Amino acid sequence: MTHSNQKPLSLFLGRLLRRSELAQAERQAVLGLKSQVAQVRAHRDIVLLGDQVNSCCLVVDGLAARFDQLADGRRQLTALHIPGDICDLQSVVAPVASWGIEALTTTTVLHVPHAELKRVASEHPGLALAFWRDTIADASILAKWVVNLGRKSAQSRIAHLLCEMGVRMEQAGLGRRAAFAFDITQNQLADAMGLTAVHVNRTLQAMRGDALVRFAGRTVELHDWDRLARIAEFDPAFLQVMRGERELVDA
Amino acid sequence: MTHSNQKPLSLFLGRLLRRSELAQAERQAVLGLKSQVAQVRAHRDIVLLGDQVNSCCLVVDGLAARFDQLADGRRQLTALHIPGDICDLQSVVAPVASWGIEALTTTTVLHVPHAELKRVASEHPGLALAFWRDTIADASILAKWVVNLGRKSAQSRIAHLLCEMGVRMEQAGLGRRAAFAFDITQNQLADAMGLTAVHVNRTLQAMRGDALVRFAGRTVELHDWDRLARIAEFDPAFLQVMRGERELVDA
DNA sequence: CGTAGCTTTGATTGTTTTCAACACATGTGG
DNA sequence: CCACATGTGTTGAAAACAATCAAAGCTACG
Repeated sequence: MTHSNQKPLSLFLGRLLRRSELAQAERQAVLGLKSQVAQVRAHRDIVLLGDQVNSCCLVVDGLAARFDQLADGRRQLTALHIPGDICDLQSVVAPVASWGIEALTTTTVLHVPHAELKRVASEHPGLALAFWRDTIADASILAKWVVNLGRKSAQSRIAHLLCEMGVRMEQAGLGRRAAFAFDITQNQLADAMGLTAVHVNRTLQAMRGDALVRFAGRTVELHDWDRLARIAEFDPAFLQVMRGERELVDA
Repeated sequence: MTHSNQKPLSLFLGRLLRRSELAQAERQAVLGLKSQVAQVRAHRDIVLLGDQVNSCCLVVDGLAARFDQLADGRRQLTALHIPGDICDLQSVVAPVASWGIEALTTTTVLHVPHAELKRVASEHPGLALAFWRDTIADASILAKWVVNLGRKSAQSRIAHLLCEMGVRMEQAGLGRRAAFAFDITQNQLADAMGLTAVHVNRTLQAMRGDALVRFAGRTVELHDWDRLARIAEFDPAFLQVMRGERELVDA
């Protein structure tokens, strides 16, 4: 059933507010978006590669990933999405998907129809701008991934991803950067980093032995943030969050 | 001096029209953008890494690239830009650059002030949408680069880039996909593909011996498009051009 | 408690990098 | 017009990094 889901939508609103200032009416428009909840089990595809979609996926709980796939079935993840993220906001204006979306863990998503998003964007130009900015933030991460895949060692890549996720989780209010929920298999990690699962395994072992990282249950702990950031050459600027004025919302 | 440069701007308008329908008034607004011409010699940086900019770079002639850089100076290109492209449209709403722009060949650029772009975007919501779509098209290429860097061999990567550039040049009316101007050094190619110049050299030799590619002066010739596309697993869908309805402009 | 998926291990192979050197073209100033 | 510097393309040998293949433990879940 399609109806208003204020609590999950306030997560998304929070994400928008980290990068754009929105008037009260605009905030209400976001919270009033009609949408539909769904649960997806781990390892299932939420959007199939090449699907034509008419709604966006807002992650409410869990972890999702955008991916592309080669002819032989090998996958490359192109983005990780945490609660509050819309995985495919770009599909609103470019509905021919050349990607797929996969649930990495059991994930709750909100399907928000394109029609709803188009409506609020045209009624509130400030929202159109905020959506544009949101897309740009995703693209900025994508550009950083290109650098990591193109020029960094396995260890540096993994370190960078961990730093990225730590800061994002912290910003989203979902944990501390030094310890946060990150329930990902080494296979999935390999698909994100352009490596094999075996090599990810050995690299993680080395990092663990070096007291840099520990996966504990569904959580990851970063024991030495500074050293990890140095190995990763991590500079959070690319995450494009407005400093200071992080207004939070209580819906 | 800042003034109207209709001819170069019509290149950009053409690019917008390949993905968005624009009313007459919106087209005129684009052509009327105030801007400033500049020439940059090959290998010079147009925008320094981390610069705060207040204008966008529209490529009029030549070849430019967006890049990021590691601490040791090694570069990774994250996008190639041909005439008609705006290298950093995203900077309009995210002016803190976490990237640089480099002239690969001697390049003519048009500096279009953010203020101008913001003005036309707010006066014409259709343009704001077209800008968003343009950003998304760039991001879609970026996602494809992630896949190439993460999961493909040197030869497949290079083949994919050549196919991508061929189709883009053809769409922009700047050549045929099988033969187009591409005046890039093997060093620059290496920076784009996440390889070393030495390995690019050897890979190109193999492809040349295989009658796939030939660099002749400042142009490249793709002698067997189908085979090249197969090696690259190239599917042009990610370039997100509206099929058929490619309206052209005469300014 | 059995099973499927995940992590770990070892041995081997293959791709790509690194380092060093040389050939070749291009453009510049004397 | 030549001498020279610089950047670009090319080659070879060695080393490093990551992939591949195969198999064995481990864990979580039904």
